[in-house]
Amino acid sequence: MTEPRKLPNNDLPAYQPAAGGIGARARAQAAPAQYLIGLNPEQRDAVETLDGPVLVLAGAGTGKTKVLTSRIAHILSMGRARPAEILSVTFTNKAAREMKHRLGIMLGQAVEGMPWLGTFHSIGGRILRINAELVQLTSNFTVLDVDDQIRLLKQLLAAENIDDKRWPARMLAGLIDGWKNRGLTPSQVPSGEAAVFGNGKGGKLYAAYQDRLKTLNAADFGDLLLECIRLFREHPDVLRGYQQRFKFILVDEYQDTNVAQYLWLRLLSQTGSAPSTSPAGEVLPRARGEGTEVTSRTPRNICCVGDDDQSIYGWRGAEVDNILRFDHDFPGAKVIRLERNYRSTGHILAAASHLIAHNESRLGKTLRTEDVAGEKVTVTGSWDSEEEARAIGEEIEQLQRDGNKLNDIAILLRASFQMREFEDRFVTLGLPYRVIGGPRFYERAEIRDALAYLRVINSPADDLAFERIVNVPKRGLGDATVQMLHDHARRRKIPLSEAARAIVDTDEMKPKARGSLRDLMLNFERWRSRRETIKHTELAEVVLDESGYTEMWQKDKSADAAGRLENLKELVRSMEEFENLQGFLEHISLVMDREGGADEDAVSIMTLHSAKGLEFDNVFLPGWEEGLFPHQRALDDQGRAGLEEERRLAHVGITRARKRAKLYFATNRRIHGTWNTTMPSRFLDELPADHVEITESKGGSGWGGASGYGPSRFDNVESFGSTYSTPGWQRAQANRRGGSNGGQAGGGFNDSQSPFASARAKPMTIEGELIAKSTGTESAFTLQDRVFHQKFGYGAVIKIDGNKLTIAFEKAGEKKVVDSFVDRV
DNA sequence: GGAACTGACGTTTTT
DNA sequence: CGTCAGTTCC
Repeated sequence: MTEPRKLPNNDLPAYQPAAGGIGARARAQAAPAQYLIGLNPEQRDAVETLDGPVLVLAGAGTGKTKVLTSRIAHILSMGRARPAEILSVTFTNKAAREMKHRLGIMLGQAVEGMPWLGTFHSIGGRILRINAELVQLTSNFTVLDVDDQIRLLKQLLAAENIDDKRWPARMLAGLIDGWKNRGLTPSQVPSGEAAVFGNGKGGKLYAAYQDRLKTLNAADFGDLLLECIRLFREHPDVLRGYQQRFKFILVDEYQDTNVAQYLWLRLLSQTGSAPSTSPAGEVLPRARGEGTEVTSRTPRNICCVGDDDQSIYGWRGAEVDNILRFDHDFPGAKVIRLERNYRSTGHILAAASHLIAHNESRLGKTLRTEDVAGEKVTVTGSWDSEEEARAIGEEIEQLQRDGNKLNDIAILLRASFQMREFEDRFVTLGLPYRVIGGPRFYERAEIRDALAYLRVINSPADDLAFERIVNVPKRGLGDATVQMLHDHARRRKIPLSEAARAIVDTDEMKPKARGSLRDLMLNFERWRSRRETIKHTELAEVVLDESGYTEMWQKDKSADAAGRLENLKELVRSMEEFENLQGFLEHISLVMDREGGADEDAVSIMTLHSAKGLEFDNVFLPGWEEGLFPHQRALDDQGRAGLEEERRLAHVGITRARKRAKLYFATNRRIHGTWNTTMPSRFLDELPADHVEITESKGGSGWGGASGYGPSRFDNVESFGSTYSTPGWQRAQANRRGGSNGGQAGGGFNDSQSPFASARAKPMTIEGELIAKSTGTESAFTLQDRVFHQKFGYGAVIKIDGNKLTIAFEKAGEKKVVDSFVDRV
């Protein structure tokens, strides 16, 4: 590690920006620009050190975002780069928005010209769209959400005859996600790991999944980075273009980057010749691999900002190591520590610091504040979670009476199931609240249905979308029909909608189903053609109307139907801000989170994870119990590392508070509907007594008098190892058993022979080409061939029109069928 | 082909 | 306790 800058450990030699900043101005060599005024020396150093790699270790509340935005302002005003030459990545959409907002204030209007400010995923997606053809996609590719992903995997499992019960699709999804987070393509997954799923078929399924994605012209979240990396590695010229474009790279929340993100950044931040990828077969160096090849090249002007004490996404593949190892990856890196906290009062900061000091693997920072000591952190015990909610409700009402805004109050939870209790309570109290990060707007069924229609219009190869709406609203196209489409589509290797178009012209289906399928396909054609002539919002309305989708909900008498119609309107409204359908669809899956009723004064309820980066005057932290916080599963799966991450999460929670941090634990909590007795969290024991006040629950009617439970309880919790028998929370660990796998069971899908899977036939690229292929291919039949059909029996081919055959059947008479449904005999 | 019922199973955090 | 998948019945 680079030697930390020597700083007096006590208070700063007060850099006083106040008093008009005149003094500061005089001290600087040149008149400092507006954006430099008000920065402390370390912050200013971080802003002004433009050349070479910089790591800013920014503790909670030390002005991280301020540094990032000021740095961008500085780069621009020094004329070192144009807005489009700065790559600035954040972790969440919220953070990206915040930066745009603050930049806007700092610079005036000019922010719109920062095209490369966004999340890892949105920028990765953007790069992929530009270069889609190089990774076997087209620029209108679909980004699949988790739901689509699972459905697709289920289909693959079924095709391999793998029991979905024993090997759940979501488990495979988790594995694949993990591999992608680590930057591993199917051929790079260690065979031992690939074998743990489905009796050794895990790797094969991953490869098949990637193949299917290409056919569907789709990418999942992981692909937005992984495919980008592949693009860079396979096309050095493209990479070089981006390397030259991005004169400056800024990274927010660097402690939460995973291996894929790290590789992505590393590729972009190198100068010099093409990356030293050895040709085919090379395995990406693992993040902590020895002798990384970076050292030989000059790193660019990259500035990463992060806080190892706030790394809370390890479960999702984040590597704290990335930040711990920064100066090894980027030789000559300058490390700047921001340790002055501008957010919290003394007691709060002391409590948080003391707690996090229990972690062993950290770089170590000492946060200081010049703020008043303020109120002590409180710890309150309750009998059960209901009383906990009651107590918090009352305290909030009290705060409100004292003149606090509800907007300045937040409840931060470990797990989202804790929300219900508070919602229930607040509803009865009539206390306005707002749930942040709950179920997303676009995850609602009606929204996804509507989107599916638009997706099919935009990308006809999107089978998942097609399947979703082919019978919504009900139009008599049930499982049998879908199965038939699938059969045909697979045999011809064409999308479902294409198969549908072909089958409609034949006698394969019953007249009724055939009619409605034909109508549907005609509708799609019409919508697609109108796309050029009418506005995309109007198109959406037309589609919802003509498809009968709106009508379906209008007829629905259930209570939430009205809300769903409202949501659909909202969806159309939200399309306004996008230029066209394509632009809208690109963003919907990545950016759209519901910002419910923004301006109202309301208490915020959210998980600790989604609270990162936010701050509130008053923060309530319920549920500090063993098993919940720290979460049992983090302990079971990750051991000490898991515990430390939980502790960081606790640290994040406390440091969200400006004036008041209030912790709670309940002795009894309902988990699945059954009550469990719990022990207070060990984290409570780790708080410094001097800064904490232990109170009793004032939670209403007669509870918590001169009690036996509550405060004294958590004083003598034995720490590590002695947790009780740990009931519940049992792990579903299915992969223990599994007999001999009888060799490679050959399946319908192609396994990739070459390590770099693209040796197989390139999938069709654009719609036109695709259609041409399916209809232009010579039929495998010739006139007079004797054939057999499942439904119509034996017959002879009497006419051939592409893949459509007219056959004289012995029993059924003359019929039109698609060739894939008959076998030559 | 579709609706309604039943049983089983699993529930941390998110781009 | 909730969703989901599978079954049964129309």
